[in-house]
Amino acid sequence: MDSAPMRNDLPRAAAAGKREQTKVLNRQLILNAARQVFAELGYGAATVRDIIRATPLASGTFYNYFKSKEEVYQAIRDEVALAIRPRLHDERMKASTVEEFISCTFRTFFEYVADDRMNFRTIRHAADNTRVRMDTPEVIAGFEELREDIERAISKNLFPPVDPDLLMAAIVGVAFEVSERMLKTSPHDPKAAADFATALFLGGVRALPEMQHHEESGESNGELKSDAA
Amino acid sequence: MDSAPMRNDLPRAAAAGKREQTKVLNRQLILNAARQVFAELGYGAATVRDIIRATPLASGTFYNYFKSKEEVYQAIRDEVALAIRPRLHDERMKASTVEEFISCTFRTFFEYVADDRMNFRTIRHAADNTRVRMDTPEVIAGFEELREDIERAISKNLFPPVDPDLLMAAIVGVAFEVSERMLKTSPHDPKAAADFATALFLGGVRALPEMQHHEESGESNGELKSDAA
Amino acid sequence: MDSAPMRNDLPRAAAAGKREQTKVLNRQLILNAARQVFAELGYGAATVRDIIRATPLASGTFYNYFKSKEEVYQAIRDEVALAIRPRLHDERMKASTVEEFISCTFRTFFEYVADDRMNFRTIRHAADNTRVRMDTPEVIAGFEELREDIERAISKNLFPPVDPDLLMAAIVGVAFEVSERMLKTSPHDPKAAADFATALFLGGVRALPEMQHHEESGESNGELKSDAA
Amino acid sequence: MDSAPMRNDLPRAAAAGKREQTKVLNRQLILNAARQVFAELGYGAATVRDIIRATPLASGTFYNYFKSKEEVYQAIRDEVALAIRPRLHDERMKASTVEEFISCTFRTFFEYVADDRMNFRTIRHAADNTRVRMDTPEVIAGFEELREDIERAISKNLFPPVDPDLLMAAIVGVAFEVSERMLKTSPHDPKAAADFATALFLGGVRALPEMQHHEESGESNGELKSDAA
DNA sequence: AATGAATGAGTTTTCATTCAT
DNA sequence: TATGAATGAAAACTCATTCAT
Repeated sequence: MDSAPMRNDLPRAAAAGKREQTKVLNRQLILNAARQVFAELGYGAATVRDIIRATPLASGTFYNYFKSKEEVYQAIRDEVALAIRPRLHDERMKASTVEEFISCTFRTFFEYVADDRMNFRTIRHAADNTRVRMDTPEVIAGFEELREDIERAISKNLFPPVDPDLLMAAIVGVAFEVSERMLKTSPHDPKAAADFATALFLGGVRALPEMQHHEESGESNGELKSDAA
Repeated sequence: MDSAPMRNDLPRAAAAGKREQTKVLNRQLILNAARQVFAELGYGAATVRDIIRATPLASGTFYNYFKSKEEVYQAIRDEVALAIRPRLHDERMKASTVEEFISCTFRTFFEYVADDRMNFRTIRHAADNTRVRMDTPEVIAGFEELREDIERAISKNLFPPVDPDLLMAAIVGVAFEVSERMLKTSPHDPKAAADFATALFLGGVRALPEMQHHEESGESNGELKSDAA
Repeated sequence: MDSAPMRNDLPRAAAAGKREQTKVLNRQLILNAARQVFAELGYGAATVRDIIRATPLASGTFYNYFKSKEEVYQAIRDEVALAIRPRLHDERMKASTVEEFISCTFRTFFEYVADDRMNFRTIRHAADNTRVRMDTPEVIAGFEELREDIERAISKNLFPPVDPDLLMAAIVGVAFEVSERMLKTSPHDPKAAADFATALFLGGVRALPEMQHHEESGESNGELKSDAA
Repeated sequence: MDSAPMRNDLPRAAAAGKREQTKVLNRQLILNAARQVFAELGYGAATVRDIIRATPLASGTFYNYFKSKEEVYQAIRDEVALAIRPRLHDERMKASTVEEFISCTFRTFFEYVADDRMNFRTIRHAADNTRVRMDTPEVIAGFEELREDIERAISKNLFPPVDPDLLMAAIVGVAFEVSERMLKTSPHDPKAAADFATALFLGGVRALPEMQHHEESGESNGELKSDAA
């Protein structure tokens, strides 16, 4: 009140005003809560109430930020895709051999997943352990980008003229499925995962690295909560 | 119950009591409706009401057959798993080389999927094109079985001593992801899919078969409904 | 902040303190917005939010001027009644014949309505074309005043000893209903309306003026908005 | 229960089954509650909750019968309009003089209103005594019908060639406004009201019947509630 | 068994009002 | 004094489940 009307247009610079800050904070509070809740209950079963409850905010506040569960979800997936897709694409464009193409794809992906587990964690139904993977439009766009990169690589004779669609599918399938295994080991070992997947794609099962001992982490549904908190 | 699913368009052969017949019929009506609804809305978002609505039956009737959405879901799962898991396991037990192990796994899987698309079709949210894959407990049990089979194969020196968990994950990832691509081509070509996946796992990308031209079928979300009906 | 919303089109005339001016302006902004909103949604369905939205002001600002929807409404009412009631009363007090009493009542009323359409415009629900007429306490007080004037006229033998309540009702009914017809013709013709109503009250249907051609104006619900803006 | 499965398709006849009966009853419970609530709070301010509360039914039950407040309201107004419009039209078609046309219109209308007060009772805001009249599409259709009947009467030389729109407006205005006065007297006297209005329209104020003594009923807002109950 | 309306707890959403900036 | 985000009470609506027929 004593700070007067405050002409905040100019001197603002990096200050951002407390209001601004709170808004950003609250938005993140909601997004994080939503990530947790989706992971715990699955997207379909999650309710806006569940998200609000996982937040210190009031119910009405949710609607100041998002119109619906769908909209929160959009926001989450956009964050993820925007972060990882350019990285993957750049790496692949630099590849001059099959080895590089394959290895950088897997390495970059697994490292991202290991860093940002929350966003990739496969959703599981607490009740029945049903596993749900949602590939949002942005993620699917990432698949398309991979396919295009494969086509480009084929035209540069980096790859033999294989079906780019099937190869993309195989890479995606392995990436997601192996990611999940990786997230179950402790500590997460993106390098081992990448080496495994890369070796498989370059030489088949007979070229795979010999068994690495890994411990099953004790992670269970119960722990998801604390993870995300 | 012993009179089986019974396509009831045909003359009632062995004449199970009409009562009996209706019971079986209604059960199947509900299960089919549930499959559709789960596919369209996802398991979490689907409601018992949705399932009933997709049925000519009254709401109360649902509860004569199943206690809840969960129970219908269990029933669906069991049908699928009971059908495919033993086949996969048997085939793999007969394998005496890596080649056989890998190829029979993919071939059997893709053939089943091509036959029984409804149950494997990846769920898509009509609204936002979100892709959802649900791995039910039974399906996950199938994954475990695969891992055990891999371990057995390793101990028989069929495989080198790789990480069975990661190999299982890779096989599963490729199987599901490639299945989906396969379901988009018309006619479905399980052999091509199996050949691709098998070659990849045996020799890596450089061993992959050369490009097969395939046509995108016109399949879209819109058709899911009629598919399943 | 002190540079204000300020309708700065015209030179600021008499230079009331800028502060002062803004206050009056904002008050009018709110009142006008409220008139619109009440007209569009009806009083009961209108919300303070609706009013604020129809304003360039912030929600909190509303409460600097009015405590509630009720209070704005009172203010609107008062404006209207303060404008028209004294005029009607004065005219009628000057009447020395039935003819004068009736004709001045209708003429004054229709002229006011034609001038200040916004406040008399019958409310219509855009959605369902429902017509809503609100007679506010002030308006009803105007009715009472009319009845008293009728009683006074009867006691002065201007009128035969009719039921003043029923006569008042008839005058009011015709005044409002014919007003509305008048507002639908373009240009508004308060004289024709007054002549019609006066003739009816003085001689019945057989004394009515012969048909006047009138054009339906293109006015529709859609235009209410722009009218009031 | 002892009546067994009861093949109710045939022997049903006039029986209608208890279920049927309950449905009709509940529908009426809701409609009556809605009439009360609209009368007490005004249409806009009334909520579905208010209607449900005025009913012995559960909240969900409301939605088995009507989708929204709007829909209940539609049902109410349809009931009214369907009841009164044909009667008015028939009477007017039989009229062979101005006198008959006017008198039957008013008489029929006032009698109906006196009989079915609930549906015509002008809505008042408990809080601020605001009067609200809603002319629904059906009611407006009744206005149009009157205008057409007037046009027909003019072409039959029953009426002089007056503006049918204005005459309709005047009749409607007087009918509604006088109705309301009538409802305030006790006992309701539709004949007096009709005589008054008819005399006014046939001969103007100088032809009006001499004052009838009438008592103001003690009706106040507070009593509306019990009235409608 | 089948039916389908009733139930009421739970979810979604809106809104008046407050209050820190 | 203006702003507009936060609040939480209340309204709107949905749904699994029961139960009379």
